[in-house]
Amino acid sequence: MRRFNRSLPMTLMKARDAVMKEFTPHLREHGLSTQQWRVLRALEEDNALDATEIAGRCALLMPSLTRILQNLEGRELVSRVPAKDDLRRTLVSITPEGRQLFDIIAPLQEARYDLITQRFGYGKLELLYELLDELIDKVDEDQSDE
Amino acid sequence: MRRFNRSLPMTLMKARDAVMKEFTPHLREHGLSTQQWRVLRALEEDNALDATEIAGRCALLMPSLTRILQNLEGRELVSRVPAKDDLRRTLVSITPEGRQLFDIIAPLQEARYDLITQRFGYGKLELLYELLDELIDKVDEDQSDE
DNA sequence: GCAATAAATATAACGTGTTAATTAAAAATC
DNA sequence: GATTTTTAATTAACACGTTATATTTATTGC
Repeated sequence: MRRFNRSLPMTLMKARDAVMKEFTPHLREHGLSTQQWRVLRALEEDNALDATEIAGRCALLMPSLTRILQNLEGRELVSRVPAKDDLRRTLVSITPEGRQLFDIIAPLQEARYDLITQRFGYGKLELLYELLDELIDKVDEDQSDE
Repeated sequence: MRRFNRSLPMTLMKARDAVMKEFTPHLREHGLSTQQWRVLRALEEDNALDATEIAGRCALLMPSLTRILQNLEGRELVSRVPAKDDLRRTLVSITPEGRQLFDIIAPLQEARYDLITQRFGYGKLELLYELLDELIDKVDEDQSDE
């Protein structure tokens, strides 16, 4: 049996933890989870998205997103309105308060990225992205032979 | 602002999801979560570990592990006995039933790894491990300058 | 030896991950 | 145009992630 420390999922998880480690506390200071932050980022980039679109961009499942949006709406960081042309859809927007919070946190995130880029090296980071994208792509192919 | 699809944590998470995607259902068929499976794997490799050691090897926090061990003990897949020389510690062992379940699932996991290795390439997989280990290492260094 | 401190584990509380089931609106079928 | 089928979002239920707190046993310092 392959040794336990050669587990790809665990290595990926640890890498993610290491990358996030010094950033998450900044979020907590403002009462945000990493998932809530992902949603705010997505809305800051493109406002007025429906829930399904947000779930896709943020890699969240709908039940999680429902709770996250309820939470953020309660704190008036986002607002929701039913889409006029399709009442099943809800269009979500970031509020001025949400944008204000985003503007406080975003520079901290950028600083973290800069530090990681500097320590790990730009070239290696690009290579890592390439490998991960290729891994995701190849592994996600039709699995009918399994 | 960096584009949202160039988020390292999200890319790492998606890679992990892609790798696990076709394996998790096998676990679910036997009522196991991925975390419960990690614990069984660790105990199959080295039996009679204390909780702190398991938490370290499985990258789990103690509160999560407590619940997991209670669950696995209730299903008689592991057993717990206080350590004779230190009553604070609990030594956890995999039971014959646990080992039996392990033996059913382990080949499925190996098959999954083989498929990924074949699709992605052995060399690239090794390179990816190296990069991830180095990323974890460099990013975990003393962060006093941040 | 005994009080203070540290360490191992457990509990509490809240948010998220995940699968299944539900509700309401739109689209498709007839 | 009424019925069936799809789709978007929510709810339910249970396990995990995370921080803080509590409990019990070892260890340290006096």
